[in-house]
Amino acid sequence: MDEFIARGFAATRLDDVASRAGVAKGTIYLHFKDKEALFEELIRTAIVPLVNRLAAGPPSVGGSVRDMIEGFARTFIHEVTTTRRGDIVRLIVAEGPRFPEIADFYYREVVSKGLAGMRAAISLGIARGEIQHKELAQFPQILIAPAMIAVIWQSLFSKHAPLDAIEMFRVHLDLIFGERRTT
Amino acid sequence: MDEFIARGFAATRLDDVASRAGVAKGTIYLHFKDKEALFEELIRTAIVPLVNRLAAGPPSVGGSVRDMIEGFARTFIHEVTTTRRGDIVRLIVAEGPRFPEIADFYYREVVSKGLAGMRAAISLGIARGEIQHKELAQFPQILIAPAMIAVIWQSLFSKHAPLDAIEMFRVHLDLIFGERRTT
Amino acid sequence: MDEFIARGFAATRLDDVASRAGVAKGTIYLHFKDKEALFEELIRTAIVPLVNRLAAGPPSVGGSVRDMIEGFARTFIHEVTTTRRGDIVRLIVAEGPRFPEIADFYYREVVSKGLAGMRAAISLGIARGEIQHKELAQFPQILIAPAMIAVIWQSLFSKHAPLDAIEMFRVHLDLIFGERRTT
Amino acid sequence: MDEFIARGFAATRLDDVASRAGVAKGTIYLHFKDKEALFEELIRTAIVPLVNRLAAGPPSVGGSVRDMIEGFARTFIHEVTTTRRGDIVRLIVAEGPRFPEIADFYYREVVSKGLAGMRAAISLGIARGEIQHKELAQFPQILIAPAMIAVIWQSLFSKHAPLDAIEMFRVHLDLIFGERRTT
DNA sequence: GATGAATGAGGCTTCATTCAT
DNA sequence: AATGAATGAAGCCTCATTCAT
Repeated sequence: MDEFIARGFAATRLDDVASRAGVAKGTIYLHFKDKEALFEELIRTAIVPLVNRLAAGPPSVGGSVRDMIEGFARTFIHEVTTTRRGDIVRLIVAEGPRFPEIADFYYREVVSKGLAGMRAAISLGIARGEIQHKELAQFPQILIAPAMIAVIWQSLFSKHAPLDAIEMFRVHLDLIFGERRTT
Repeated sequence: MDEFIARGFAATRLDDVASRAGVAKGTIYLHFKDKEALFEELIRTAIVPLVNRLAAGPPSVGGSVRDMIEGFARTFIHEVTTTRRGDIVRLIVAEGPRFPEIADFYYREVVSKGLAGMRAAISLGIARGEIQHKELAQFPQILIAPAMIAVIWQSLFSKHAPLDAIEMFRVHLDLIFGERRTT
Repeated sequence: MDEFIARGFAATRLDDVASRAGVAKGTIYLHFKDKEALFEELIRTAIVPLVNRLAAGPPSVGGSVRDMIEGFARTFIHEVTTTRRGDIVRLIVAEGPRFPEIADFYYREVVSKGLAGMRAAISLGIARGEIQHKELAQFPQILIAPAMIAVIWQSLFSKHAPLDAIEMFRVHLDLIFGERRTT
Repeated sequence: MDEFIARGFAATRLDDVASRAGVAKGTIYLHFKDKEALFEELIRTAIVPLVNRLAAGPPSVGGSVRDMIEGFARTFIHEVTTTRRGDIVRLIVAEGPRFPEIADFYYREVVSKGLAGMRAAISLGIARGEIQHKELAQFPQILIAPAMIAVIWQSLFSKHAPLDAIEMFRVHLDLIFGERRTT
């Protein structure tokens, strides 16, 4: 996975994958049909933790919807900036067009579930009066857009201009939930 | 450029590039040192129109700031969804880590300028009272985040769930400028 | 053996040999030094039945020489067309130049003995007046040539033009023994 | 061709083919799709001379049928023993089952034409009273069987027992045409 | 004795790069 | 300046062989 993240699919050599994995080149072929299968399975298994993150995400319905989303976003951003989860997302963006199955799988397992969760949270926020903009429910993508931008920013531009992703997301939530509260 | 967009840097063959360009393979080497130089120059020249877009962007100071931004965003989204400008952005995201120079160039020529423009527009909006959230000026990224998401969405997930980018951006502007107006 | 016949020496995989034999791949190396040794031993043991056929061939000295040869040829052709004995012969022809030891062994165990037997039978036929062409004793290969041709024909051209090997051989014997008799 | 003859298809290395041809390995792929295509085309082109031999074969209808066949056989045997035409035949026997197209092509271009020629010659011989055994017309294979055997013999057993192919064929013709004449 | 996972040498094939024309 | 045939390094993949269990 590290090799694929660092070089992309085509430029990754199985020699390097093997030696980093501490096995011989041929051993890879005992487990994966070819380089494509290896890549797809790695991405697939890398996506699972993302799913788990989401599944474990919106449990605390006790607090406000904003608390819930903010807590989730904080976890998400933390995960994405400290682990290489973010690079996996970037990798999917990069190789998706050439591996439609991966993009499909990612959509099915992560995106659609995540969006459904966001949509439910937004609806709840609207019902409780926390969110004024009713149309937001139609575009839950807006909710996580800054988090996604942050992921891409970190891997491309952080050396030019560091970005405080969590603070940015807080400001973004201010737009959505109106008055900012102490955090 | 079409070849690089469709396959990424490593998987693109100069054979295909040459035949699509209608020249012999060797001719490429009369103009570019090697494949990397070709790629970097192509991206570089592809970025120029984006810069021009930005430069031509904030002229009409006559209307409201929202009008200005909305007009700009409409042009941007139109550009990005109907031309392959969006794919170039995706390509930069994909190959950026392996071509830091490209990422640098893109940051310098597009991102920093675009952000500066956004920041100026936001400040103007705040000064005029159109924008309530003063902190938005610190994170102009939030302003274009949905447009970026739309770009990625189109190339990865549009077949699963089409996204009305312009409408999404309008909703997003509602969040920023408060009450929605007739558009 | 089936694998070697179907694919030839080089293209045969020990994986397939092992799984067809119902043992693990490593087990092969408990019995044979390497792939070559396996091949040579298999051919060697496959040749033995051919030798036995020959040994059991010319017992019935009661009848005419033609009866003897015809009986033998009938058995031979039957063997060769219904079992894969013929394919072994083809395999030897195919791999002989790269496995001179096999060709030598085959010559020693089958060809030379067979020719000697043929030569003896021909001499007997000449002595008894059944065979007119005395020079045939110098070229016993002529006697079995049609049978060999039939072997090759079956594996290469039978789908284009089926060949009645036994009938062909009978006609061949007519040439040698003169007038044809009821069969 | 020499490499394929010496080693068979599977064991032949394109490295060796290339260096013997005096080109680089990659050059092969400018002319042939892959190793199989190379092999098939080589065999195909090697078969053409055999066809030409046959076409040029039975011209002198002036003499007896035996003269015609004997002249043809002499040419054939000479070709086969002094050039590597014989090895090509052996190669077809060896690889035919794995390259059915080659076997088909060989049957179509050489075998069927050759047999037709033989059959015509035999019929002529019967009509002229030179050949007594009318049934021979049904099995023209018998006519060339010794020549084929000679081909195989030369490449496998000549070091054990040299074979005078031409003399053998003469004896064979004696069987067919009856009384032997001065040659 | 049997296993089968692991090895790594070796072969096929691709493709960026060169260069004689 | 343009060509495109030729090159050969490099990478994917196979499979004979080994060896710890």
